[in-house]
Amino acid sequence: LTTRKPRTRATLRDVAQDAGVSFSAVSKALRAIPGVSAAMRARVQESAQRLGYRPHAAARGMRGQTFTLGVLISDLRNPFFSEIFAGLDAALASTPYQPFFGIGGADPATENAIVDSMIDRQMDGVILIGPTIQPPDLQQIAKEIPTAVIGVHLPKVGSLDTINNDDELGGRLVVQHLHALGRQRITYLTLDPMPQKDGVTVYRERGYREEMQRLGLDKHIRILGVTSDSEQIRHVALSLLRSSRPPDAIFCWTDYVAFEVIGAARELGLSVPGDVAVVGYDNTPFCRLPQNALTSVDQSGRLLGQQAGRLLLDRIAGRTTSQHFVVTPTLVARASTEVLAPSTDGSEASRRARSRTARAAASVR
Amino acid sequence: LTTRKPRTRATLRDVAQDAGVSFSAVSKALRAIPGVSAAMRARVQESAQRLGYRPHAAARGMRGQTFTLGVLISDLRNPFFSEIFAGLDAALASTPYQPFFGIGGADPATENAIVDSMIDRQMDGVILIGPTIQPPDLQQIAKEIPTAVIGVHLPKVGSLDTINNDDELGGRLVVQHLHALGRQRITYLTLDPMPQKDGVTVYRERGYREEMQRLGLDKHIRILGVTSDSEQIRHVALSLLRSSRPPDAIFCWTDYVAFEVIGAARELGLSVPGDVAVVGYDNTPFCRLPQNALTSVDQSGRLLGQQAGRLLLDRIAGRTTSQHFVVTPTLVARASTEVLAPSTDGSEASRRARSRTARAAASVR
DNA sequence: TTGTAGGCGTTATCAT
DNA sequence: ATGATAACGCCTACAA
Repeated sequence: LTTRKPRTRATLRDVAQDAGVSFSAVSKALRAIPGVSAAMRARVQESAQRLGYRPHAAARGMRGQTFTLGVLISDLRNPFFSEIFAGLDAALASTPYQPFFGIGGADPATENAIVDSMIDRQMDGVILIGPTIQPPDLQQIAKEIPTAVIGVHLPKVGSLDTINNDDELGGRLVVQHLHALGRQRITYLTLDPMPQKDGVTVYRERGYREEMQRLGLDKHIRILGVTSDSEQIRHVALSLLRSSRPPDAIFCWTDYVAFEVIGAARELGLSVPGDVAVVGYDNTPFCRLPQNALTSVDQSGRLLGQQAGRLLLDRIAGRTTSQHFVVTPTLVARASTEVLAPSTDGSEASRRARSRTARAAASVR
Repeated sequence: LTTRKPRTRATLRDVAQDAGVSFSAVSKALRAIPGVSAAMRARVQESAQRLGYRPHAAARGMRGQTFTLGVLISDLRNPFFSEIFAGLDAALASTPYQPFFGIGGADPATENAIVDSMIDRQMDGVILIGPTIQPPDLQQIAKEIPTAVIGVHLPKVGSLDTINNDDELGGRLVVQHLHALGRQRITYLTLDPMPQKDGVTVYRERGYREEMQRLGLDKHIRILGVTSDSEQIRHVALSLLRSSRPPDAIFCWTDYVAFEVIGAARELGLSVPGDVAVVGYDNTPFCRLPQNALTSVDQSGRLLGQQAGRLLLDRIAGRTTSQHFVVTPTLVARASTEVLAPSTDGSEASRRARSRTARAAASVR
């Protein structure tokens, strides 16, 4: 049980008086800056401790850093975010930086306003997760504040860092997996309207499209758009499944869309994967549940978050060249695409697809 | 398509120079404070606009408000939070206040540290959602910063505002519903270790316990603890369902626990609700999906969030007496407790339980 | 109605 | 190694 010590909002001057030294000495001592004796440091720290001194962030902000990072989340619905957070948290542990999260409405205007408010507050850097803000504006932001972007592919842009999984490969993996199981009429459900032309769904679509062509399934290529509204997704799924020539597999741009599709299939009395196979993306926790048993692409959100944190700190520390980090995704097969033998230990009836055990490896372009 | 205007970080002085007036006139003009001519205000605003002036938050923070609110989220897993956010967002729209979110590890030490970092940053107020921070520390926090707490029942505490649904009634509603359907061996799955003795799960448990007694089901009272780890939940659910005398209904403290229970039942080849009925809490979006069709208690997160925002703004504006807001929950019946006739319009096979149509009404104690 | 003088708590620079 | 001093940008008196 921790107990809060009643904090008195002591200032540097208070500590200085208590320790009997000048306040500028305190400033140096507390930041462990060279040019201060060990004895003084000890005395000062003792006083600071006892008085419950904490630096005044606004005052700091006037002179330099605030040790505050802003993280923009566009789509709160997507539980994938919590994995990214875990990685970010790990990257920031044992640093003085504190992340604060702004939640956007998945439209550029709102998101721009939130980023502005982060800049106004003199945050030291921002991480944008799946923003709908367009590349020109992203570059503009990067001019004003160190910026890392997750979920937009901008390998050519030099002013900011990007962190992504290889979405094109992800799309390919899904088609390969389904094709190996004998599926042909594979439909892709993408996000529409698209947040950006360099966004992840576009790359997934490209991987899907090219792999379909490579496997000679050109004529089965079919792409439908869904929003993030669950009723709308359900309606699209229902009409797709009820159409005269329904697909035998549906690849969904993210897991929660796939859950809706499974729901729609069930509503129509169709069997998954008997009548239709379903694949998601992100491998979020609910994929594991037997009622979903959703085959999904794991893009190691934890690693994405961690790298975003690291790259941002690097950049704040002075790096000016840009880095573009790409993680290799893995397909996790579950019963929504093939019926698997129950595993012996009684745990989850799923396993990593053998043929693609490539661990989430990283490459820096 | 919005385009960012290249911001030059102009200061009050820059605007003053540009407009040919003193900088204090600018300060007043921009904040629409009486004592400034309309002509000047117009001139100043024009200049400010053109120069892309934005107030420097740190400098403001040194003198007074930062117009920043801190929101502490303890359990990121719970999608219920996104509803709360929607309400908060509504309450804050058209105010100059910007919320920033800190994410805690569901332990008091981390959460205290995050709140400290909010105080350090001179935020104007904090909203704590389901904190594990204990009441004494909560009161300590409230002494330092205007505070609103969601998800902890502290009707006696005068220094902060609380916003809750009536969890005890929620527990009762569930037992009544199940009893009316002929269930008797109703087990409650609570969160363990408990975040606090005044936390929501404790109140739900009390409602459960008292209603069970009232209905003469004393001997069927059974309470088990689960953590927030999905594997652990699954194991508890499996062993409960496999026990010699399994329950005929399981009431889960929150929806995602219920989803695990449904998964466990399915894993064992049991029918829901045939062999066991399942009820959740929060009525999160995935309850609706046919593969879950989860009966759940709706506590109107949107309203909770909106009230939290309003009460906090009130308090920042000067109110010193405390308010404790309680929302009446509603039970939403779905197929996890009773088999419902498919609705005619083809939409969700569920409906509000007729007998308890009490809309989410509010009362201030 | 407008302008001027402090001061908020830091950090950085410059003397000692 | 230590201490004094000048910013940083804004807001609130108070003076013109």
